[in-house]
Amino acid sequence: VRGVFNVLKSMEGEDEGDGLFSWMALNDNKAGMEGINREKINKIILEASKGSKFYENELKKEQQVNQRIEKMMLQKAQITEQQFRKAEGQVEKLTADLERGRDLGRVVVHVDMDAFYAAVEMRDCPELKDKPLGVGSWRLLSTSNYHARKFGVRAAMPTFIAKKLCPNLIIVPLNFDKYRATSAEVREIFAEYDPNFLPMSLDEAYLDITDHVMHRQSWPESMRTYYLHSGCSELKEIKYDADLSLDLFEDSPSASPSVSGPAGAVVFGTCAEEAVREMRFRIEQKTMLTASAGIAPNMMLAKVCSDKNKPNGQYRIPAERQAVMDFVKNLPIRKVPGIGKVTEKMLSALGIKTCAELHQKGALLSLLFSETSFHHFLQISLGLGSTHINRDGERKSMSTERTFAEMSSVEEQFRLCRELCGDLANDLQKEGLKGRTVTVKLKNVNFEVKTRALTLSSVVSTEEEIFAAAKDLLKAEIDHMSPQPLKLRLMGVRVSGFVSGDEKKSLQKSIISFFQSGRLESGETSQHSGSFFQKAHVRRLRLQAEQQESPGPSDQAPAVEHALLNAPRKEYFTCPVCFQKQEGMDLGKFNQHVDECLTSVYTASWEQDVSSCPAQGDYIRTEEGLHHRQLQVTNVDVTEPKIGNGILHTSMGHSSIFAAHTMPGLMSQTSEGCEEKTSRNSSDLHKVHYCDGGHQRTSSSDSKFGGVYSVEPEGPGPGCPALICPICNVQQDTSDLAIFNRHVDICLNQGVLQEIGQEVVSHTPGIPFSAGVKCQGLSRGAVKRIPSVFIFILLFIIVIVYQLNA
DNA sequence: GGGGGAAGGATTC
DNA sequence: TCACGGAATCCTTCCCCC
Repeated sequence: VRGVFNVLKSMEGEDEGDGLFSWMALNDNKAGMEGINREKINKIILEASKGSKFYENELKKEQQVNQRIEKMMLQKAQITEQQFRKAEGQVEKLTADLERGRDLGRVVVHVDMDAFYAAVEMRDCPELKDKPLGVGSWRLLSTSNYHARKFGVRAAMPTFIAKKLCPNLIIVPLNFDKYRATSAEVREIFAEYDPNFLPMSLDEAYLDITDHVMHRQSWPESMRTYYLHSGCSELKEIKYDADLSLDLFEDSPSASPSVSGPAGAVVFGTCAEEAVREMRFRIEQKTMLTASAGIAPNMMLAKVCSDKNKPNGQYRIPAERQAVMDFVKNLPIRKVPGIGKVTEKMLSALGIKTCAELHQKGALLSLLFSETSFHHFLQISLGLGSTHINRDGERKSMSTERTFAEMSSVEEQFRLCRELCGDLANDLQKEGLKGRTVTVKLKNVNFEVKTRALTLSSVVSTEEEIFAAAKDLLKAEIDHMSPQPLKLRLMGVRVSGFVSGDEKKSLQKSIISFFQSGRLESGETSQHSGSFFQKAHVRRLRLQAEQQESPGPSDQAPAVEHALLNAPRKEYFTCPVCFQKQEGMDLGKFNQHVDECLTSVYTASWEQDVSSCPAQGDYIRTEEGLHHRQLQVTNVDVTEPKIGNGILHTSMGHSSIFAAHTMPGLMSQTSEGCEEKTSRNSSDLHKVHYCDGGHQRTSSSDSKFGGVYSVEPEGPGPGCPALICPICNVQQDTSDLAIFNRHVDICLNQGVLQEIGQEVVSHTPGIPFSAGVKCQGLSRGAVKRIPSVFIFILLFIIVIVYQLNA
């Protein structure tokens, strides 16, 4: 081993203690690993690892980081005095800005269960209590208990290395059902202190107990009194202390309350620390497991604090600037969440090991790192973090991946790929997600990871859809390696680029906004929507100018913009329900019209054949196609959002409503009635016909976009099959796909209208929506079951349409 | 040349 | 035992379009 070190040392020119030794070394940044024999442990780890593919890859990764550091040092050497002075000024200014925004008013708590999986196993099998324990598989450990940690055994360690470190280690397989059940019990308690707590995993959560502590001040003692374990009579008379915690952790501090009442009654105080102590006490009473907690003015600090007195302890940073700065001063950067071994190593190369040093070298960091990274570092150095626990963060991707023994067979690889797509499709469908980007992740037997992504023109969520993209990506990699086989040890599939909640709700909100328009402030309108609308409009004008026969658009566009931006207004609205142009109406009247339209469509159409609905007109096909219909409120020849006070404002918040104005190739409407637009890439296009009050309207649409059941160059010819609406299930008396399309759209929109109706009714009791709405031939329940049947029918129609085209 | 999006890799827990 | 995960997000780079 020493020989290996020496070779590496000479190769890398680094001091002992750095280089691969530290790169591969045990990460002892974990509670329960203090005072262990690092040197001995690291030798064992290195000896067990060396020569393996994993080790080779780690070596490669470390060299890459070293190269990054070298590059950074070169950059550093080139910094001039002047640049540095300027950076110092900027850092000073930014620091002052950040200081001004410092919020010490929240009481944020981070609670972390101690060695959770291992603790659950020890609780359920007390004979394990005094033995070193690893929970996981024979390949990799998920976690270990504190006995095992003394041997250097820790989470994410390969089991064979753990066994070398601790030959007596007992391995217990994971049992997620048990952990989930226990976690649910703990979360019930969390919810009593903060109903909106943010779970990070089964064993970890952030809580904002500001309100709880405030209310707690006036609580009588009886509301702050809890009793020792009622289910265990033998514990009743035992003085509350480590006795209760089953000695899971030796020498651990306990959650001992400040006051012990008679007969096992425990009274807690009113301050934040007492509240958290009480919470931990209750967790322990309920689950027989201990938790540690950190209390601080923000999430970053709370997280660091929860580790401070682990296990079974808590730590609080008072809500004072000086207390925060004192705490942060000597805090090793590696303790900060978000700083891992790469960042640690890079900062270490600059002589930064603590948060105080992070601040001292702020100017340097601003010159060497990206703005994002630098801002992050500066915030850490000032002890700043998020004071708002964001519970509404939307998921950005979903993936599944699997590691396996070497796989070289192409057939097997495609089979696995499909399997993963199936698993992922199930997961996506559980959350009702659809995404546009499919990514395949491949790790070869040398541990080299590659990802290949494909962004589609429409959203996907089913196994077939995902696999269609994933198999192409996989095939490309197989072909790339050919004639060598692609030797894999891991494959994963990810879907991202979800249709955002905003987009999903845009239609709903935009229509609701009609009902609520009076509540919106005009100030809000101009603030949010003005620039967007103007840009969208200007862009549309540019497109129009480009298509006119007049001289080059680049020359003309500014003039056209100017002329049109300053043209007298001629306003009208297109009703999003009946699609009729409404001229000469003020907002009040227009809203009234929409109300009436909605009411009539809503009450009539669900009880009658939807094909008889009078709604006619335009609609925008979106990439989401059938899944996200969008109604259009068209504002023509108006250059500012002023007319939209109330109505347009809300729509502006959801730009997709105006997608047609901004997306070349999609239809836009003018006051003249109809126009034809062509895409830049006309080869991809099919014309889609629309009818508007008897005028034929032609627009271009990317065939891959939402035209699922309408893609046809010139409409169906004679002899085409009867068209049955997949929503209302009624045969349509037309062979014109455009008319058929419109019918289906109306049917689809009614589902949305139904929801909106309900929402609006709840806000606006006076609006007479029908309570018993239903689609002809389908019960309300059946309407909700439509999607799976619907997809099959649509696929069937697509096949027919394409065959007709062919 | 800049903005924005896509792709791929890096990083973290 | 026979040999280093899975999931998600962030960051950087590249490329296209205006």
